[in-house]
Amino acid sequence: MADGHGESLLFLTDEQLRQGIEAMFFAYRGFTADPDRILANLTYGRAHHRAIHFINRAPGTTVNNLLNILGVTKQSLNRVLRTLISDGLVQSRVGRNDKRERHLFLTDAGRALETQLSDAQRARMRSAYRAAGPEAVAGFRKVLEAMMDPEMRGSYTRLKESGT
Amino acid sequence: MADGHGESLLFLTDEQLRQGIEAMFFAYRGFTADPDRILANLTYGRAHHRAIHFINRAPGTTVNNLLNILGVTKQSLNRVLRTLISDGLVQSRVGRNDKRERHLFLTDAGRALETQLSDAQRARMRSAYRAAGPEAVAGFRKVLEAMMDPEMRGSYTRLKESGT
DNA sequence: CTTGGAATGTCAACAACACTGACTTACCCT
DNA sequence: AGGGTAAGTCAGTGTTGTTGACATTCCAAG
Repeated sequence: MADGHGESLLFLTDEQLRQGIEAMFFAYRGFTADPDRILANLTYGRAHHRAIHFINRAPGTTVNNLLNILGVTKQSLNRVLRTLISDGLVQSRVGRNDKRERHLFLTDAGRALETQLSDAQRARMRSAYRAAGPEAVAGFRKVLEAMMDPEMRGSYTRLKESGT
Repeated sequence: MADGHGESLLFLTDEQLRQGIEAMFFAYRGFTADPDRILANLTYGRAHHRAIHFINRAPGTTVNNLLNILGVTKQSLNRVLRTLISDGLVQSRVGRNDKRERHLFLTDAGRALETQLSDAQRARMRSAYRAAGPEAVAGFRKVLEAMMDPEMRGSYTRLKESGT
């Protein structure tokens, strides 16, 4: 039905898709489990982790930019940022060109927590990657990219390219 | 690219792992976006979706079994089940062998909602699978399985095998 | 120079979803 | 009869998300 060649389309059956859905569900639980354990002892939650992750990833990012990446309301992000700033993990600097904007940076303490969190998360990722092998990892990335909403794929690609 | 000792290990660099982490984050957002939109108009949330999904997947499952799969407290699950039962989407039957147990089933209305939700989710999954191709899908599944906690991998495998 | 709009921040109220802890009811099994 | 299991419930709490309303600051266009 698709392109007519003899390749089996069995991987597109409802049963295969359902298994993929369940795999995403269970895997995401594992994906967040280690950082969640660390954060549980700190009054922080997943939202704080996400903010810290992306501020570390793109230092000096504006609040608005972070808002678009995280996909939450400014009120929700602001609550998180306020605690991170008052706890001395994040620094907010008024923009030079546009003084309305606030540019966000991790402090040394913030970077220390970021390292702790991402070390834990990367350890699981590394072990999964190693167990699955490079070809599987390439396929993993390919499917995930195809699953994103287009705007999110844009944010993702921009981050990816700025990192190399 | 491949070094003298066989496979390149470049896919295990911190930068590659970080990209994988961000891919998981953005893809999971897409993964839940379509069902979330449907549920938003119905007083229901993601927790209801998960309960409906797994009751449909394993009809007659007990509350305890569902608890283990979902990894939440019974109070949290009970709140969700109570609304689903009183709204006539789920039916709870006292066990025949063990009358302490409650076996859970979807009603016709429950099945209708399940179909609506999983059609939406499968559509995105199917489009991602089709775009990525069968080999990528195999790798995707392999990495996700390796990322799960062992107990979750057990639940996942049991469900997977009961479905074929 | 005034004014409109953008970016940010703040306050208040609320809902969904998770948690802990304590307790009850019903039941199985030894 | 008693111990342990399955389920349900009540009360309290915390994180994260939402709307809506409003203030401040500032750039830029008229």
